[in-house]
Amino acid sequence: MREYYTITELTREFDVSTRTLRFYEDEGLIAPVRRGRTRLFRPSDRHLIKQIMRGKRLGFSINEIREIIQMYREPPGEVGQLKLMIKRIEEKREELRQKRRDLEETLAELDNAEEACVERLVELGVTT
Amino acid sequence: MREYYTITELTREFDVSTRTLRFYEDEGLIAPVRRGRTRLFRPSDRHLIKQIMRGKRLGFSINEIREIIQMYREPPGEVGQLKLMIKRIEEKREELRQKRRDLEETLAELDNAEEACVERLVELGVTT
DNA sequence: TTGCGAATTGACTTTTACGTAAATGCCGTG
DNA sequence: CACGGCATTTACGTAAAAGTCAATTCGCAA
Repeated sequence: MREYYTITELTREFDVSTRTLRFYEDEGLIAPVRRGRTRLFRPSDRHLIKQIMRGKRLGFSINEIREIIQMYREPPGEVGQLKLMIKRIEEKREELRQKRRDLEETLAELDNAEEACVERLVELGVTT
Repeated sequence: MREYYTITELTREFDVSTRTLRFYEDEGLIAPVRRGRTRLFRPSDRHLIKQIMRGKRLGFSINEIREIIQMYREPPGEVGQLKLMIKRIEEKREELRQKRRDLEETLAELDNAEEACVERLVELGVTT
């Protein structure tokens, strides 16, 4: 496991701009260390970026992603906080399950659409 | 099946504003008929709105939703167009499968996070 | 030491997806 | 027919999430 990544290495790996990574830092999603003014990204930062990109693809806002990332961290020490966190996690999971239903339905409709296209091709006598 | 829905009926059903439905009309996603200046939404419009909301929950932009909705429509008559459409549909399905992977991974991480919280509660001697 | 590319900062701009406000239209009811 | 209540149009506003640009500044190779 590499110790540090430069900002441009990560922009290439995740296909984002440096501006975007700095924006995420401003937003408190990542906190790379510095050598002088230069940012050094550790594997943990890289993993965070991976999670951010996943959240983005799923349509979560920066704030929602921030919340989700906090859920991945060490559980809090106080009982009330713990119970609250468990509740939040369960809510987020329900949201994700809804997204999954949406996803399956959309995939099913696209299946039908493709089928209809293929049938139409057959009608037109095109050999696939 | 009802013949027409009013705009407010649909805003309540889908929990969106009238502004939003008019915006979707401006964007060409729906095309309710008119009685005078008043919009009348048919079941087909209602179904479209359902599809739009699904797309939104999955994080698609208006333009992407427009594309997806076009895929649900009658297949085109010309062979080249048909083949192109099939290609587009396959691309969109691949995108959805990526989202599904993202979703499963996120759900798995949330499972872990919840587990950690529950364990922590047990350590603290809290009887769930 | 100088030069050069890569990195940083800060300010301004853009796009998307609506929100909000003002002025006005339509219509059923008392 | 006046009124209340929903609808509409037009126009401007805004928050989120970056993009873009200009002005440095660093680090290191020559």
